[in-house]
Amino acid sequence: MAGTSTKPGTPGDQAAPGTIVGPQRELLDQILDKWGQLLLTSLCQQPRRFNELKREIDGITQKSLTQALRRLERNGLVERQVLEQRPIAVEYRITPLGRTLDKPFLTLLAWTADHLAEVEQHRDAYDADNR
Amino acid sequence: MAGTSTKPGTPGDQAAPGTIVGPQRELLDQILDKWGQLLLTSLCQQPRRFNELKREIDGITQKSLTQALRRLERNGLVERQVLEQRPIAVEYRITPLGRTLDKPFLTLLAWTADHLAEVEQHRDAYDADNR
DNA sequence: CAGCATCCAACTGGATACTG
DNA sequence: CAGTATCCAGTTGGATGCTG
Repeated sequence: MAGTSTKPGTPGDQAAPGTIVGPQRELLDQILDKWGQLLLTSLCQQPRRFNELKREIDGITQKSLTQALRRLERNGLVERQVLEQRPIAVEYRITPLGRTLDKPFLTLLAWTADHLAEVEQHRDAYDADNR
Repeated sequence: MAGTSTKPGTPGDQAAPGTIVGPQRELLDQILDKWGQLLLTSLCQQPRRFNELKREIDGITQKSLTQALRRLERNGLVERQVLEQRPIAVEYRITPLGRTLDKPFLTLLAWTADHLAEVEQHRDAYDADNR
């Protein structure tokens, strides 16, 4: 909604270049959340069954797991395969598209690894001032 | 908290390698959210005043803006400078640490740019099936 | 101008019970 | 096993009014 009228004479009113907005922002929200990231990383290793994931992720409820898996499946990052067995068995697998997230994830992981200590120092300093 | 005891013999029970958990996950949550990302990108261009940001970001409320700025400041990504003027003026600037987020952000932006169309096709297919 | 404080509606996510 | 459905407490975030 913002910046649709690119009115000249009002510089600095539009979004900055490199800003992630709109559909791209929404997409990131669907992928970068806690459970989505954990599930994708887990499934990158090997296919898993529903309850395997539930046990592995630790802390996730069945409701959240279902929702997260559906969202990933809808975006084409994860595939759902119903195995013909009794009782019923379902397998979730990463898709080639899902695998392309590996690089962005590793970049983020590297950033946190590189700067977490520094961030924590800033936090301590900030909290000390506002004590 | 999970996976602290890397017990052999229970394969698949720990978090997958590359998984972002704990303090690192929490840090990403503080930075990658909608307002945080928009603010950091904006401030990467030039310093801004409080109401400048409020006007530019478009959609953010004063409360959310204050909260987001405080959070970024606490993590050492943004600096708050009170200018000696009347009426009071406050300037927010990106820190060197904040600038190091440029590369991760660009990686994410590149990923969404590269794959958004494909994701949207998957969504359409998924929604068509479940109609 | 740059906030803080408060109220409240909407959404999120956990716990629980039930089904093919 | 792999879910769906429901209830409900806690959190989020917008709107509003006030201050130095």
